[in-house]
Amino acid sequence: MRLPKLSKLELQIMEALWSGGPLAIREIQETFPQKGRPAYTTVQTMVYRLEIKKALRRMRKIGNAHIFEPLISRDAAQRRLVDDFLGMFGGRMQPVMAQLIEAGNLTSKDVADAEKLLRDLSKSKKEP
Amino acid sequence: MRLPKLSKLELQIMEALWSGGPLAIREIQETFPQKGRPAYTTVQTMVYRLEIKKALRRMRKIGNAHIFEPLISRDAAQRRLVDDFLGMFGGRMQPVMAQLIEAGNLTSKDVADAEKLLRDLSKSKKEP
DNA sequence: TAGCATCTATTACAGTTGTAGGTGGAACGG
DNA sequence: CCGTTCCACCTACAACTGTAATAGATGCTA
Repeated sequence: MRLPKLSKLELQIMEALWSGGPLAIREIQETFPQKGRPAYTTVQTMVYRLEIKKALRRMRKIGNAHIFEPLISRDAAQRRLVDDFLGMFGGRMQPVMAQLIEAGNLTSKDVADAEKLLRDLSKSKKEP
Repeated sequence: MRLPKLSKLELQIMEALWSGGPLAIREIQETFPQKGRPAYTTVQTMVYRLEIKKALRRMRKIGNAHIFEPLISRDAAQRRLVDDFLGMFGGRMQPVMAQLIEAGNLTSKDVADAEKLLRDLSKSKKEP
């Protein structure tokens, strides 16, 4: 898999690495809120699985602890996530947007930002 | 579970019921494109599981075949889907929108529709 | 250097999802 | 009535996900 599918927990672990630089397992674990924080070995298992999926790798060692770094970018992972998500709606955007708005998840600012981004994109296509 | 989590295949089955009215298992199966159509018993298994999840129910019988109808609305199911999806992004809309747009999944029409919907919603809140 | 703390590595297990085979009974066509 | 077809039901199973325990290695501290 060039772009492995990541589960929610796996995503959270990757997020720690994306935003916190190379980390040891203990450090990753501690990025979770105390309340409901998974056990050290749970994080460990997930990290090992992410390693098998080639989503991250052991970068170096400090003491006897391995330090991990991401191998896939946040953007790539999120792209994959969005694609899968759209697949669930048969690729039709309309119900997705409607749902986002009705659920109150989408504010006018979000829409304005989207508009601007769209404009910028189409501009850069026309005038490269 | 008031709003059970539905997987992709389960969604597709519900979709058949939502858009095609009450159906028998064979009919549901035949809504899948020939290419890659799941086996009859595969659909059957999923339908039974959806029954357990109270997402659908046996409505009546024709011959010896059961006819199923949805118990949860498309809207409710999609809402749940969207919520879970946002959960993966930590609830932050911005990267989601950016991803949708950059992937070219979001057209200006989609954004325009979104705008209109937003306007309509805020209006109906102000003037109920 | 002895011991405690910390990691690594291995193993286990339950729930969900997708996939489907087998067995037996019901219905329909002649 | 009899065979063929279709369906219901049960069972199985592998991959993936979340959860964690256990055992053994290693390193730091007194």
